[in-house]
Amino acid sequence: MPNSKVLPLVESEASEGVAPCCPPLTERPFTAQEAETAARMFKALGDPVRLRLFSAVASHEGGEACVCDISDVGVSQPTVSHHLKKLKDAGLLTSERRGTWVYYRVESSVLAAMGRLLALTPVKAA
Amino acid sequence: MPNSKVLPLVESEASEGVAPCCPPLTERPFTAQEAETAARMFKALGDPVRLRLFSAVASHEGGEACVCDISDVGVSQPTVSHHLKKLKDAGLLTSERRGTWVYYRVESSVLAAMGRLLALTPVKAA
DNA sequence: GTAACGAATCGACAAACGTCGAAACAAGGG
DNA sequence: CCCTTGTTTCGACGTTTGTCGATTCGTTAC
Repeated sequence: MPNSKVLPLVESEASEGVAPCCPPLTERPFTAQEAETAARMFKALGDPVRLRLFSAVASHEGGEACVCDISDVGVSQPTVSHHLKKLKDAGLLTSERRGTWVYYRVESSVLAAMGRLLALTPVKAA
Repeated sequence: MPNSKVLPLVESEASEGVAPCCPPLTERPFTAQEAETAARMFKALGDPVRLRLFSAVASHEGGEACVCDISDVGVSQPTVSHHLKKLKDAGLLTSERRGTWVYYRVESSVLAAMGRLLALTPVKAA
C-alpha cells in the first residue's frame, strides 16, 4: 500500500532514543504543532470500538492478530476494517498480508511515546 | 455545580489502590464496558485545543491555572470554556471558583490510570 | 444601585465521524 | 477458469463535534 499516510509520531525506531513526538504533558504547555500531533494519537484511541480492536491486537499471542481473530466487537465487518485503518493511519498499528489473511501488529514505540506523555511529574511550586 | 456529570474513572482516591478503570491495553481484550469508559478519557485528549489547555493547566505553577492564564490558544473564549467543560466532564480536570476567577486543576489520579493503560507488557509467546 | 470584568450557557452552523449495505479487490481451491 | 472466503473501498445516511456571536451569570469595584 504505497499511498497510505502514516503519521510521523516517532522519528526513528533505532536502537535507543525512540524520540517521542512531545514532552510530558506536565512539563510545559504544548505548542499548537505538538498538540496537533499528539491529539491524533489520543483521538485514535478515543472510540470504544477502536479501543477494543487495539486491545485485542495488543493482547493477542505473538503481538499480532488476524482481522478474523478480532472482528467480534459488535459492528459490521466493513466498520471493523474502517477502524483498523484509522488506527493504522494514526501509527498505532501496522498491517501485513500473509496469504488470505491480514495481520495487525501494535507499534509499541508509539504506545511508549504516549505513555511518556502521560508521565506524572512533581507539581511545580507556586 | 451540583448537576455536573463527572465520569467515575477512578473509584476512589483513597490512600493506596487508586483502582483504575481498566487493565493495561496489552493484558487482555477490553470488554465493551471497559472500552466505553476508557475511550471517553482518550477522546477528551483527542482534540488539539483541549490538549493545549490540559497541558497548560498541568504545567502551570502550583498545579492549577486560572482560565485567564491559559485562554491563549487561538479560539474564542466560549470555545475555551466549552473545552474546559469537556475535560472536566471526562474527569481530567476539576474547577473551583475563587472570587472573580475560576481555577482548573489536573486530576492526577486519572492521568495515572491512563498511563497505566498504556503500560507496555512483554509480548506473549505465539 | 450600576458599571466592568471573567466565565459559562445558548443557538446555530459547517465539518467530521461512525455506521451500514453493496460492491470491489485479493488469494486459494476446485 | 469460476467459486468461495477474507478484507478493503465506496456511497450514503444520521449523529456528534468544534466553532462562533450573542447572551447570561457571578463577582468585585465604584
